[in-house]
Amino acid sequence: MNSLTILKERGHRLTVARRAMLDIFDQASGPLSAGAVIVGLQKRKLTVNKTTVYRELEFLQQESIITAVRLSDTERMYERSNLSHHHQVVCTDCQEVVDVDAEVIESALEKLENGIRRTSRFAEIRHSLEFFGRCAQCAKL
Amino acid sequence: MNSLTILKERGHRLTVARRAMLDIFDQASGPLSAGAVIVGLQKRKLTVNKTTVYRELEFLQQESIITAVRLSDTERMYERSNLSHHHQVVCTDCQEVVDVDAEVIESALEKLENGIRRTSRFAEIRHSLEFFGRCAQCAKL
DNA sequence: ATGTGTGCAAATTGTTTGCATCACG
DNA sequence: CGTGATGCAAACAATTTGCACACAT
Repeated sequence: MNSLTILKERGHRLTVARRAMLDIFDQASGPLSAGAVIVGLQKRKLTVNKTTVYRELEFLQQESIITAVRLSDTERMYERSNLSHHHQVVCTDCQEVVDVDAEVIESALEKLENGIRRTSRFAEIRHSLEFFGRCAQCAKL
Repeated sequence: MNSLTILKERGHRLTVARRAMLDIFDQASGPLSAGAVIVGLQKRKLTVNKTTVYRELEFLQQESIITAVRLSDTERMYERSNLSHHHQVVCTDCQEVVDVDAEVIESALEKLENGIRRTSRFAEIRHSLEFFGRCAQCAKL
């Protein structure tokens, strides 16, 4: 069941901006910042105020449609949350993002989280793991 | 050899603000934001402009004295980089930070980085791993 | 003395808020 | 028609920049 239907069932309106943003996230090859979403909207000849974009990002996040990822130091980025939990490498020069197959360590991380839960008494533990480096292109320069 | 001496040998000046900031990072129990550093300076009766603090943070980072850690969505945080590579849990409610003994997965991460280097041709790969949850205190509320 | 480091004010960037208006269902 | 969604302007917070001046070496 697609997120459009989900949102409708939850009693939310399917506005032009909302549909477009969902579509933009579906088409995106990687995480998007608020700015990137606005550019995407402009490409579709849609004039959507940045306030609306920020509010919609917040909304979609609360509805668990998108998830925030900590890739940039200066702006927040979001991606569709359906995709199974994964990790990425970010080029520190050109910001290119490539997915990493980190399944091997997922189980190790899970065990670690259980350990933390026991020893530190923290609850609802999640993790954030990203890799940074220089892509082949930028490493040449 | 302490960082003061290192900086001197590299031909940098040891100003009051610089000494104080190094000391503040040494005394700190965890990562500090620019704001936290300013507060620390005020406690020492030192009036240091925020511009200077930001420039000094940038400088110390370039000199590899401190390292940026991605713990907050809204501000950058830094900690001394000498401490061997480690990870932490951040309480999503009160921001409390606790270190995590993640040595068990360090080797797994290293192997993964090598894999990324081979397959994606990224170079100089580093990683950032943090855990988020609710501390015992906040979980009660 | 001289060039690195500093202060101040103002600009920038990313994000949030108040309030009036609009339009989806 | 009524409430959730939107636009606009303005506020905010963190960080950055230009330029004149100061101080460590």
